Amino acid sequence: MSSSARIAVMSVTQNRRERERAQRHRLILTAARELAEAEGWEAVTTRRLAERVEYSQPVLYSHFTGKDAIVAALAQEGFTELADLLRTARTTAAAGQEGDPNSGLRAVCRAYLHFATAHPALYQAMFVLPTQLKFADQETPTPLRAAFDALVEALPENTPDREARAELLWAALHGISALSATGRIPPHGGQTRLDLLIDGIAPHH
Amino acid sequence: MSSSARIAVMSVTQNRRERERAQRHRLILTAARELAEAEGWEAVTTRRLAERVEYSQPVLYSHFTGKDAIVAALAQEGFTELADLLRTARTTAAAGQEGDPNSGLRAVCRAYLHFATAHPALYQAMFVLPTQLKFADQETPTPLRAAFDALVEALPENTPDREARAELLWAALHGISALSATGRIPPHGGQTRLDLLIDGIAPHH
DNA sequence: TCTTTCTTCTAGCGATGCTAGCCATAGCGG
DNA sequence: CCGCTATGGCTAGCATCGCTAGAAGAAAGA
Repeated sequence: MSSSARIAVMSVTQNRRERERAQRHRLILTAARELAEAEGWEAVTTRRLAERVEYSQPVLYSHFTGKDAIVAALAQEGFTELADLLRTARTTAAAGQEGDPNSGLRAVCRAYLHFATAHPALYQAMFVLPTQLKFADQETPTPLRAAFDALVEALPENTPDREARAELLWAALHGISALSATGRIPPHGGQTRLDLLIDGIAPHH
Repeated sequence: MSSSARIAVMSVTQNRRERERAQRHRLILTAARELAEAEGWEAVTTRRLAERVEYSQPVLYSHFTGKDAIVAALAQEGFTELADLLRTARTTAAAGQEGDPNSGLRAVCRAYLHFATAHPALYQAMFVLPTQLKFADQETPTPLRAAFDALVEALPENTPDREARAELLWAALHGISALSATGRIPPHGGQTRLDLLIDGIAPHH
């Protein structure tokens, strides 16, 4: 009976261990993110990461199946952050100036571009690093779906081809982010590009 | 005197050697490209590449300063290929149906997207792999400049903000290519997206 | 034929992601 | 309070990576 009780209630020390484990889990993730953001992903090696969290390498593998899993987890978090940012950008913009019918769309675009330039390493983990996260249709991770939905809702509700337009919008935003992150597009003129994008994507012809 | 003659005319065997060297140069590049296209860039290691060209690894370093230089050279070639493709797409489309004012633009977009999906590894080398090619302003490699110009010329000559529009067009095309290459955008509906893009980017409001 | 020069290869270095197996410590039953 | 067990962490090592030094080879000239 005592054994079944142990299983049922989970001893208090076990409880504490689990909590510590969760803390270490977070520690690894934030360390990886900081390191990547500070010196780029090529500087994030398992050894340096282990040194940074003050444990040996194998403990990383008791939390994640491998390095890929770490960046995948970080990418997931990035998607939820982005989704939140886009949502609040839209709602706060909607509260503000009522005159511009595209103010929400513009705010969302700006928020997206700002996110990409403010956290380049995280953005890279989300969009360019090799990952085996399943996207598109079928079992899309919900955070990604949420981010996309935030983009869809930036377009007026009765927009024709609303989903396709949102996909195109996403593609354009990602293209701008990716090309300017690698210096393939001039940094100046971003405002003009954004105006053109909003003007082209908003449904009014 | 004979020594100066040697320097001046370059002995015939020296000439032959140089030719063979050039052949091997090409051999390395095409082998790398084939390997990357067949199994992805992570499969392109210096050892496998050396084995494939039937030489030892160090000969690679007598042709290129390192692995990065090989993918950079390939990327350069990719840009000239892409520029050619876009140019011919525009001119042949201009010869055809005169009714559609956007036929040239549409042909160029289609050519771009086709290039990206037909040679994913090459496209990756050009746009996503870490490279220290200098882009944007100041000493842009001419092939890249040529490709961008082809995109600019796909827009009518009197287009307002023609350059900025071309940059946005490029960003959108790249975004579509990148997101669909990693399965982040559904493969179906590409036609709708393309129509929306052309409609949005062409100057008519 | 001998020598010199240029080319190519073998072998190895440091660093990577990842793992097997030992060791210590913490928690349990008596 | 003590000894056993079992869990968690670490040391050490593997295979592979990009890259290079120095030996070995071949080809050219004397």
